[in-house]
Amino acid sequence: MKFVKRTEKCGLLNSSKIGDEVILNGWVASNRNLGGLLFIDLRDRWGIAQLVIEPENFPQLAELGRTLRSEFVIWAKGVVRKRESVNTKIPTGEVEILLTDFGIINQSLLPPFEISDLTDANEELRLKYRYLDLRRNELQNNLVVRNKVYQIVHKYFYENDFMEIETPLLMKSTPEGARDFLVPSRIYKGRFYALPQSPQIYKQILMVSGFDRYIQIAKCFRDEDLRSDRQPEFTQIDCEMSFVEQDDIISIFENFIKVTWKKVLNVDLQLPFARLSYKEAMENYGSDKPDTRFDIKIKTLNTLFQNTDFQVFKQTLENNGIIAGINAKGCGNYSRKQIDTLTEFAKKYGARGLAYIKFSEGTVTGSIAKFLSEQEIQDLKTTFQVEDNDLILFISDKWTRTYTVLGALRLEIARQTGIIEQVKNKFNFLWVVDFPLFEYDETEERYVAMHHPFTSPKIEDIPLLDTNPGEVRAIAHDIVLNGVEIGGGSIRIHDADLQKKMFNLMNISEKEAEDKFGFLLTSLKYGAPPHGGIALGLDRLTMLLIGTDNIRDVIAFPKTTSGLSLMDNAPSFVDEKQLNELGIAISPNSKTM
RNA sequence: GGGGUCGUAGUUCAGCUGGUUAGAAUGCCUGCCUGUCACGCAGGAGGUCGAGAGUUCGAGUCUCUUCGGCCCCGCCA
Repeated sequence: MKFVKRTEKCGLLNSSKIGDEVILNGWVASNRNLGGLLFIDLRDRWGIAQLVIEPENFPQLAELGRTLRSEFVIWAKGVVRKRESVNTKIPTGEVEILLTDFGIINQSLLPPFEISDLTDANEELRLKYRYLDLRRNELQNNLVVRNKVYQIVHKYFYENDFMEIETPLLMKSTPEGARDFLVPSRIYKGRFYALPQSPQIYKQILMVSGFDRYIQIAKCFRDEDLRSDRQPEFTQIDCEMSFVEQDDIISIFENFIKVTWKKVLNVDLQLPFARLSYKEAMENYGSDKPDTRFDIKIKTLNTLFQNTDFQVFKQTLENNGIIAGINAKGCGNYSRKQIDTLTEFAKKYGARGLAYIKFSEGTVTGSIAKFLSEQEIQDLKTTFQVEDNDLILFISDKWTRTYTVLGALRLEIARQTGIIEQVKNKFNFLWVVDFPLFEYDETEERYVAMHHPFTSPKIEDIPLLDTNPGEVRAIAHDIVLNGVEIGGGSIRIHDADLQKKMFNLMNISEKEAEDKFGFLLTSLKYGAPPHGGIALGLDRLTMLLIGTDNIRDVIAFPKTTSGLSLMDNAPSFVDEKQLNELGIAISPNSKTM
């Protein structure tokens, strides 16, 4: 299959080439045979060019042209000329190539779906034939944006004196955090490497080594269940800096985001981004990654209901819980069925029930209307700035659950009322800071690190470590865009004794800490500088830049939500011989089909 | 681990309370056509109804099991 090498790219042809003889290479996107005239759309990475065959003058070309089918690969030689009828829909629409010669380089089977912008083939099929799906404009563009982000990262951080350093993919398995992917060692049977959940420990050690400013576009692996925005392997823009405070990290990354948004979208962002404490974020938006593009806010109502006769609320107050609510504006006409659906929605997030009142044509109705005093109703009207046809939703439960459920309801109401659609072009960046250092794990009955075990407590909270660990705040920072967490980091502990104390508080024994993290603890004793960093999710960043909510749209070869690769059928069984070499036997009952 | 939803020509879908030969659009194939660009016109081919079992005189339709896609809860420092 000989081919004649191109002199031009299809998508870059324009009227400046008129009169030139050119050679193109590409895929047949479509062909239109008008009998006395044949048109062929030829596609490459840069776009589409129209080829013309005139059977009257080139009968043998026409004969070959009639055998062309979609996705055949061809070379085509001809002269660029102005079209008789211009196509304004494509960049090359002013010109066409009158063919003087061409050849078929490779044929193609009939593709299982049409390679076009309009394709509506389902994702399962598109994932199986990923190489065909990737020929489509949309996915090509997504990877173009992703590539732009790579280039901006390399340039921006290089110019700011960061060093790119690769860290191992085969590392030691560590407890805490996500489940590791394990890689068996052949040489040391029974031992395993782990794929990194992130290069966290290595980058801290690089700080001890004196590299001062590290950046890496790093692959990370977490063996947990997937979602539309989560893949088992994903990419982080991973950073660590020495001799810095939180504000230094924040400012470097705010500016990185600003540069990226300017270069990719030509959007000017205002710096600095807003900052919310974890407490503010939870109590106002019911989330540690609040979507602040719209105004619905949660109101805490413990004071308002301090003298309530409503037993459910009364009990919540007695149990030191929280009563809070949101105003679903304009939803006062919701039917019983719609409210039931909202209740079911709330229950998914752990709510035991959903109380509500409706304000409609001057009357107050709803599940708890009859339990409320006139004064309470007046106060609610003021608190929520109630207008006619508003719906107030109440949750009363423990602090976290109350706010989390209302946070979910807040987003659901915004979706149902079309508010999300209205604000979809806004970019509301913000930082969430002052996270709790620990959260209490009910099942394990111990404190676990909210961020990770190397996060430094706020200096002024260190005394609380001994008295009330749950109250200690971390020097941690998450960056959030439109309700999506796009990155997070912290100032790390650079003192071996404090680090030991942290493990201690998390009920990790001295022996285990030494066994699992000893190398880090030891390194901290050899002159560790104060350091901290952050990692941004490159996949999610790209998703937000192109406006998709499907992470598979920004990854060339993604897995399904059940962790399968439909193109190559990974994971797969392996030969008995391979297992023997590794000293691994599969237990009889654990084998899946 | 749990919940929801979907699976029918190559593709996207329709198929009612179970009832003749499972339809449409598009794609594909053949022929005609000199300015198309979602070309047009005429004709044609194309189905293990995801798989397995069951109920029934009869199953695309009902039941159970199972496989797979998507979405969500748990999980994901």
